[in-house]
Amino acid sequence: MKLNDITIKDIAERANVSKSTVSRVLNDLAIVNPKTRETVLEAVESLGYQANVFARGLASGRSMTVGVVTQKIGSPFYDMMMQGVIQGFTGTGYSPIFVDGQWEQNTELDVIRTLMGRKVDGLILLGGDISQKDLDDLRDRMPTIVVGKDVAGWEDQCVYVDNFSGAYDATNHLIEFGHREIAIIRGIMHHQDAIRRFQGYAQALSDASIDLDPDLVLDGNFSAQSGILAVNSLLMRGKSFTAVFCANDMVAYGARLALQRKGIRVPEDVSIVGFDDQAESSYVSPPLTTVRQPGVEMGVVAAEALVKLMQGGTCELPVMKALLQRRESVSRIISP
Amino acid sequence: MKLNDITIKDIAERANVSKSTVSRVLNDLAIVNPKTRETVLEAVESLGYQANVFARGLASGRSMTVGVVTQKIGSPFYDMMMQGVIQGFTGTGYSPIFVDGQWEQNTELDVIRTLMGRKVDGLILLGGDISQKDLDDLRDRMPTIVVGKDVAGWEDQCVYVDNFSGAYDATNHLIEFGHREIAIIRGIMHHQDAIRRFQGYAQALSDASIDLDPDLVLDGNFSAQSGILAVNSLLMRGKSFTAVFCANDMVAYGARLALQRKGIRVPEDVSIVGFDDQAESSYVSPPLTTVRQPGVEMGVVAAEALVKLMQGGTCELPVMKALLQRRESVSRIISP
DNA sequence: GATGCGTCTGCAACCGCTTTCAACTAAATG
DNA sequence: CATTTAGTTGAAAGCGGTTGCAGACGCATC
Repeated sequence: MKLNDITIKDIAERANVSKSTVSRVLNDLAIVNPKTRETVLEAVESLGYQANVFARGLASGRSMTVGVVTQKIGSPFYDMMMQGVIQGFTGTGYSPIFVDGQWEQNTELDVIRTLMGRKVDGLILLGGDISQKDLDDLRDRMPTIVVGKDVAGWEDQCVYVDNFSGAYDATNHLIEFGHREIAIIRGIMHHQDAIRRFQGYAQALSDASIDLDPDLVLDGNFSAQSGILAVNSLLMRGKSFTAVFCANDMVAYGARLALQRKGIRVPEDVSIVGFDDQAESSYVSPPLTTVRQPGVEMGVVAAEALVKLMQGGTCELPVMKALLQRRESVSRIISP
Repeated sequence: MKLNDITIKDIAERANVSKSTVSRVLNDLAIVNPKTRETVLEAVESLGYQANVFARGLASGRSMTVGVVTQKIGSPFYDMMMQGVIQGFTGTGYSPIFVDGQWEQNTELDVIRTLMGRKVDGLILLGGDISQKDLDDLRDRMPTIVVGKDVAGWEDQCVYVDNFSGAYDATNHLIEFGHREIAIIRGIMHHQDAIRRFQGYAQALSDASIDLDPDLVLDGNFSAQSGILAVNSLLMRGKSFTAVFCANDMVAYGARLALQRKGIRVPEDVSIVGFDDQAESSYVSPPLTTVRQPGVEMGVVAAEALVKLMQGGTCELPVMKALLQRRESVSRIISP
């Protein structure tokens, strides 16, 4: 570990060249005599030189940092994406700087402003609530990738999973196992994910000629607590159901607990499926059948795409597949 | 949302003063005529001026960013601390930039170097493995706070929880409930936390005049999988035990699952206690008795302390208490 | 009225790097 | 041998702030 009070000038002197030349070999954006180049590199090495980012940023206008707006550090799915983003940027020379939008539109705009103040070269938005207009404005201003939701007109700057088909598959799985009274605990309904998942659920029912029973549709907010509340209200209303499709895994945990508290067994009496496949879901009791979102990959893909974008290229982003993980929280209904 | 191609010069012209004056009111480090001040502020406001961090950084030497080294984004406990850190810095003018050490000493040194290259004004290390010597070096170079472990000689730059007494309390809780054959699944034993927790466990046993049975001491690595493995090996050896104290909650989940697979009920047949109290633990089955680490608070405290440190002050850091959360994974042993 | 002393402000020199532009060298061409 | 030409290089002008220093001004003091 070395401290760096060494500037480009020191290198220049040491290598007997001008600052310009040093800068050139460091950024190799012009032809430099291989021998000179060697000398400079040696000087850099032996002095342990590291360029001052401020000076570089000021002069070049590029900061080599990118802003990443997450919604809630500590939320399993967003954390996976963050991991992916970090992974995707390692070795590219860009450093991500993370800020938290706290699921709040104004906070989000604020932190983006801060980020722009820090002159980030690009932006990755993980989820988020800001309006299409603001989004469009943003895109005009700097390379931006949105992760975890699809935005109209942003086809090539968006990486998201196909929530619809994920939910469809999950619901269909329940149907195939003989379930017909399938409740759903939805997420926050102004979130796109929540809407798409609900649509997938509805479509699967409809395709199986099962009427969607509004009494089986509960609203939640992606928290375990909301899963508990939803199940309790379902139970209180005396509504009969054999399965619950949950907005995400946390909700599923809550739902399972609420059921157990009433002496209802999972999956013997009621089946449950979640969404996300967070790390714990393989180990809870019973191991949770859920839809796996490839969070880490999404992060990686987003980072790589942004790098391309920042370098003036374009990119084509795949729609990520959400895959059903069959575990043990769903059981077959024996038709009477 | 406004773009900022506006420089201090624009403000100066608009307000009919010199750049210096603008700079002065912006940093208020000299007396400026209230009226002039007002004019400048107005200009700033109406033009939506935001200082260029590079220019400022270059000129002043301060970057107003701090580096935060975490070990693994996505790991519940570290995430909590990150949240806390973000929270602690909001409104201070400093932005944290997060990097991931990946639980790897060399990676960790690398990322710290990167951070120093970015001229961070201070450093927060969440956990980490780097040697005391490197740590001491680091401290000489810049304000540093270590979170999640206690380092000799760093009493006032360390925020950590009392793992020993947390583990002691947890073990003691089991003992009070009549358990005498208490297994432990330890963490990675070159981690301080793991060591301290084991010591707490051992002490509690000893204070209750229970001999520590080496056969009941299993090694794990903080993962759910290692919990499964440990329990299986315990079972295979036919060792009798009525309780398991786990290195953390993930291990506890794994342990619970492994027991269930063998038809052993928790808590009726075997009691379990974890460590961390991650979000899911209240909702798993049975809700997990565990030791709560105040991760968020630790992050906040660390951030606040670092700010003080960077401003040339000193700080006194409290040892955080780890509190036992009694839930339902521990049952009383009816003495025969 | 000259002097002294705060108060407030502008000038200009950096901070360390990038980047244009011109210049210089040596080899290639006519 | 004069003239291109391509390959290299250095000087210098910024980039947008901060900050030491000197100067201008108003006012009390002598």
